[in-house]
Amino acid sequence: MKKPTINDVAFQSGVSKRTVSRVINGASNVSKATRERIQQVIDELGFSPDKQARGLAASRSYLIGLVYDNPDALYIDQVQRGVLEICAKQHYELVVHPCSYTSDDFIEKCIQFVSRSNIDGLIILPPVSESKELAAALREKEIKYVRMASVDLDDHANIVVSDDRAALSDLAKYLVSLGHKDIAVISGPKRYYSSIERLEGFCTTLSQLNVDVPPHRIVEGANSYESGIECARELLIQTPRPQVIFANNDEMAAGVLKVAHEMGIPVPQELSVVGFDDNLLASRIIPSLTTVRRPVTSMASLAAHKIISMLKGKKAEVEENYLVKPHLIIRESTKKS
Amino acid sequence: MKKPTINDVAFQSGVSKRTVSRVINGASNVSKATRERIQQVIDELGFSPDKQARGLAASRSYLIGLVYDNPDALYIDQVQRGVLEICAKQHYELVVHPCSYTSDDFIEKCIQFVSRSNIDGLIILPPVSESKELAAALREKEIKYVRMASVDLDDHANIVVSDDRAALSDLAKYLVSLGHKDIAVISGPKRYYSSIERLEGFCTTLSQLNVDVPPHRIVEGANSYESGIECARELLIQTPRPQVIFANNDEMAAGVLKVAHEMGIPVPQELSVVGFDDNLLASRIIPSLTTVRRPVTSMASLAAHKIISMLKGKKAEVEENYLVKPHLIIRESTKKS
DNA sequence: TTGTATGCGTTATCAC
DNA sequence: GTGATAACGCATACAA
Repeated sequence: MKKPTINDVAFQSGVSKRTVSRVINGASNVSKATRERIQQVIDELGFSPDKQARGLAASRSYLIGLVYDNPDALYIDQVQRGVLEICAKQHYELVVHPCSYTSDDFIEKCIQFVSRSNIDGLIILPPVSESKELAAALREKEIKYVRMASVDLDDHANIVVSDDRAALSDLAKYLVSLGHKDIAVISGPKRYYSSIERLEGFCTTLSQLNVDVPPHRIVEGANSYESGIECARELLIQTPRPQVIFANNDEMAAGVLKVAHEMGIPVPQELSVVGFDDNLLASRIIPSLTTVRRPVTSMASLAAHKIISMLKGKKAEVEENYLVKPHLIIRESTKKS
Repeated sequence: MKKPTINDVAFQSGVSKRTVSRVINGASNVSKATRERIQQVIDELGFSPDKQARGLAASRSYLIGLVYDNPDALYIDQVQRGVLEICAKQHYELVVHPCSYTSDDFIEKCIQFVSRSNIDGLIILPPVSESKELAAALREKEIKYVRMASVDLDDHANIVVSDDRAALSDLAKYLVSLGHKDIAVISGPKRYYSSIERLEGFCTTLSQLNVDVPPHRIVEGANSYESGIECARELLIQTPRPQVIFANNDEMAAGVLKVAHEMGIPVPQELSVVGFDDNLLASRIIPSLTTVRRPVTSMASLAAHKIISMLKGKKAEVEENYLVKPHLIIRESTKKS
């Protein structure tokens, strides 16, 4: 009742294990007859090659690592599902590795993680994915990786980018089409490329439409609910009040709604609010939130597809396909001026 | 510049690799002198044993699997962090495996998952953890597992239980202390033990306090936001209206708030609302939600601790410790009658 | 097209 | 206490 091995298959089909190995790995130089015979025995026995032995012999583990540092939990879940859908088909498994992006030794820790478990390749989520240093270290160690990011900051083979700039441009057009002229922004931390991309994509298009966002209408948040509250207070005590606040994520937008509620400012009647992410909150909160949704799951599938292709040496195949565009979700928190 | 192996260590320290192996695995029969010498070489070389080779030889993978079916994403994230904290210390890795609890072959898939990757042990989350069939199958295959659940339905070595019944009893006392006498419930699906536990824990204590919950005040939801909306409508058109609605999770409680808002019923002035989970929503929504919080991360750590202890053969050590108690989080959505 | 022999890095069985 | 040597299950250079 033990797990059948390649030897069992070889014995049952009356060939050498070398030939069985060829069938397992889809080598071409096996006669159709023997291939079919062996395949049948494999099916009968329910044989599947042992990952560890296989890995040891070929120095691969069939393990893909997922590196992240505390983005919104929903984001991670969507990513995992996207990645796993592809992994399952290709007989890879997913090993998760949260890390502390801000700590000094996080790069070292990631490398250790890879070498400890012989991880074949890495998928890296934002904001960790923005680290040049990590990418450089991985390259040096010849560790394959794919980054998920909001900016095109690597070879197209090694990255999946969501075009936040374009999405924010769309948002700007939408808000102007509603008649708004006085627009404020709670940006993300400026040390993140993603924050800059969104801010610039937004403001650039606005100014093309002759809407200016003066400096006092732009405050920098920390992407947390609490910082959303702080920044909202800062903006909403200004006279005149802005007509619109765009926050870099839904968490902060929720903070804006909270403050507006406290100050008795009706949303969207006197203030329109927009977030980014379309997380769980966005549709549940009252009023529900107009926001921007990235196609996270399909981005993750794409990333998995790319990394596995790289592992199989089909690099060229996936080089072109790397860009996805988020889209606007219009709900109750925005209204004509 | 290659990764050092046990042979390198053996050569450098002038002993056989068998002895090095003894040191690595903390065997007792090595003289203190040689042990220290070898340890020093290990440190110098930065040697760490290869998981694959180790696994192949000892038939262990140092991989722990996490099985779940789509609970709230935040829950999964908390679990992963709790588990990984322990895993990291013990040099285990975590492999995630979402599955479809309702599909016929999910048990088979789980078993395959374990055998494909030589997973050493499984941590199973609710609601999958409530499956007797899965547990039975794992036992038969002698696969180690720990279930996380709301009901004590296995050997204490194999389970971590949150005492939802006790927590709901506390909630009942709290609501009665506020002076409420007309209380309604949106339960979870009755096919889940957890739903039953919460419902019974709640109603039993209420009736001990002379508060009765008549059948028409109890409706069965599906734990989703949408079903929360439906059930809330059903309850809130009744005359007289209930003073309190307890929903089996925060998602459904959010649905209740939505309906109350639509119907112009002020919360908590005319209706108190309580959820369960303390998910992200609970603190962000307006009014913020009184709810029950399970110590998910520490439950997960405990589960990881238990499974690793089992793998190391220290079963007895962790048998007693299995029960944790959720506690009430009082926020804005409840008020004296 | 198929088979033989060797190695991957560890643990485990013995004997010394 | 310590050390040869054989597994573990597979992949792969090299033959045939």
